[in-house]
Amino acid sequence: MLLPNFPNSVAGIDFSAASDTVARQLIGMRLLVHGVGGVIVETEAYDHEDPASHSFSGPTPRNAAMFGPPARLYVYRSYGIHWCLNLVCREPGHGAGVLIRALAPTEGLELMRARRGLDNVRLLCAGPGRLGQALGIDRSFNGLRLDAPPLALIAPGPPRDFAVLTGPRIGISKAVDRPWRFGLAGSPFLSRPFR
DNA sequence: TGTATGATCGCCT
DNA sequence: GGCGATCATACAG
Repeated sequence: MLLPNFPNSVAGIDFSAASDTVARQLIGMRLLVHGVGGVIVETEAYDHEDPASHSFSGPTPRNAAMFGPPARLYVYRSYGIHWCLNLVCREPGHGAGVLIRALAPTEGLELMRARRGLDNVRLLCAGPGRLGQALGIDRSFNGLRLDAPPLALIAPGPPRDFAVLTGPRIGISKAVDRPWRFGLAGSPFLSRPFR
């Protein structure tokens, strides 16, 4: 293509940018794993200077992918049970990422229903743990590139005339007032409403 | 409609 | 030994 294609850019998003910038830009993009997924409707930004972030206290074996190259996955186990999916931002060594919190399911509905053991489409991917289960995410996805199979990030065709909501992040106890949660206005597939 | 609790893993104190 | 970037279920009101 004629437009410049930076190594850190996928589907027009520059993942070397700040995580809150990337988190906002990801709303409305389509995310697929092995062709299964949907439109991103909710994200949260995290950064190494952010007490709520896994990267705040420096690299550990678990969070190593957050300190790796951008535009890759950081997958972690939440509460010993759920697999949660992040997209790494900034330059290697920085420790920033975007948690994908909810999708509007569009592709592979039957497979996601089977994985979730659930018929209710509204709840298939409404939350980071639910989304991970619906997409079949596990530890083996940690560090994978976002721009190559089995992953795909696809920009919506213009016009992008939807509104993006902002609010405090969910489920954290530190830096609770940082408005780093982003959501697609009016979407019924959010993990929780914005106030 | 809200509040409590169990499941269960990795890291920190 | 405690505490999460969670969720499903069980109860009370």
